[in-house]
Amino acid sequence: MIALIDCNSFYASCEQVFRPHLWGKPVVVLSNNDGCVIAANREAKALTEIPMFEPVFKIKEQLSKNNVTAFSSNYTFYGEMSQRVMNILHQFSPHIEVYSIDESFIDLTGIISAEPTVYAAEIRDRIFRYTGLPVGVGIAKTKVLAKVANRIAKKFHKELNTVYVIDTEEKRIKALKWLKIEDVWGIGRQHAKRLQKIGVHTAYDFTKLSPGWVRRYMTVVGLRIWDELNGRPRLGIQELPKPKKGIGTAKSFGKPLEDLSLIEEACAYYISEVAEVLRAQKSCANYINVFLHTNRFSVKDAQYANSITITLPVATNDTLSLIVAAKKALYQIYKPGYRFKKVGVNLLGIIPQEFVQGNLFYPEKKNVQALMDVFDRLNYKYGKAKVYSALCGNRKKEWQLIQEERGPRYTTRWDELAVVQTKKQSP
DNA sequence: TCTGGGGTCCTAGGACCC
DNA sequence: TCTGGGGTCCTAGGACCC
Repeated sequence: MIALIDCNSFYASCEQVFRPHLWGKPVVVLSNNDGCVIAANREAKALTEIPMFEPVFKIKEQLSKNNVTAFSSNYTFYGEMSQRVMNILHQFSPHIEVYSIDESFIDLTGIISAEPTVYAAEIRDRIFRYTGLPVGVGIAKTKVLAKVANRIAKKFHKELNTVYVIDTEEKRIKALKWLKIEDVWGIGRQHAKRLQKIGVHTAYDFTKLSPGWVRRYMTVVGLRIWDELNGRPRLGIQELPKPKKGIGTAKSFGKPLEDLSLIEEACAYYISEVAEVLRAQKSCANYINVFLHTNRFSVKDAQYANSITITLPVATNDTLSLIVAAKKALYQIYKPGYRFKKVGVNLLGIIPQEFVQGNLFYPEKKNVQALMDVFDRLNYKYGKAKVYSALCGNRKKEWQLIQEERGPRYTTRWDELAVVQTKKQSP
């Protein structure tokens, strides 16, 4: 059996943990630049139709009318809370796949002696007791079915206490007949549309299709889902995270930019971020990709978007030479006269640093690794971007994110710890 | 005025090899 | 007149996830 543990409205729940006055109140969390709603807790969802990814400016009134508290996203904080949850899960099984920031699969084969429902409840309770975060637990024979069980656990949380186990054929059929096809994990908008056209409306209908049809129109990916829904495991627990194939970052500017020199600075800054990740996994990149585009939602602005991938003479993880390469790439795609909204960089062709092939015509730079090591240690010790290349400029305010409502980083900064208020003693 | 960011996997088709 | 057969590697694009 496999269990899927998934935190409820994770970001919103994190924001509530250290703020008792918000318990039971509607809370939403906004994307970068406070642009869209990316998480809403149960109270916020119940209040009103707040569609996920709805631009904030369209529902601003609705939010304030209903006293919904909105937070800018605070990823440092969420990442650390996630770590706590995952650590607790290790107490329940040695085989765990951390699937995303807020959910994990754990393999229960040979582990549970108790009733699965009792075990699931214990997982839920311990996580809540240690972290204050509510979770749902679904247990079934395959990962896709565990997802289904988890969905049921959350949907009928009042009756089921947020845990559900699919352990009989009857329960499986009943669950699949209930689940709409577009809600099946791995079936997105496009496939759902095509399936509905041929009369497939529930997960159950889907399991009755011929494997040949599924293979033909949905590739082997669809076929795996089909098998898993039918109770045949096809997706294993991926315990060790695979090394990343690409590392990238891209962020919208706080306001549109025309000036190449400002875009260059943002680009250089993003390179510093991804190069740090690259070094942390002891790898080097062979290619670098840079892209740039205007605001596609704007009707009045002229639109332009371009992207370029260049091959580096030698695979590297040196921030300084990566910045130089990225700037060269940027010059090739930048066009004056447009209002740009976003620049992004990707490091590709990632290989372990000990496999780097030298280049006869580009002699190795001396002491680069040592320099980067000093960068990383200083920034680790004294905080993000304490030391950086001058190419990142000093005008960050011009392009950086807007985050007006970010809460304290309760768990990672001494100066932002939660304060417990005590009554003043009268003299 | 204001619309997120970071990923994975699969396939088809082109370019190339002997 | 007749123009093969068996491969690999790479990339763009599409679909999906949180």
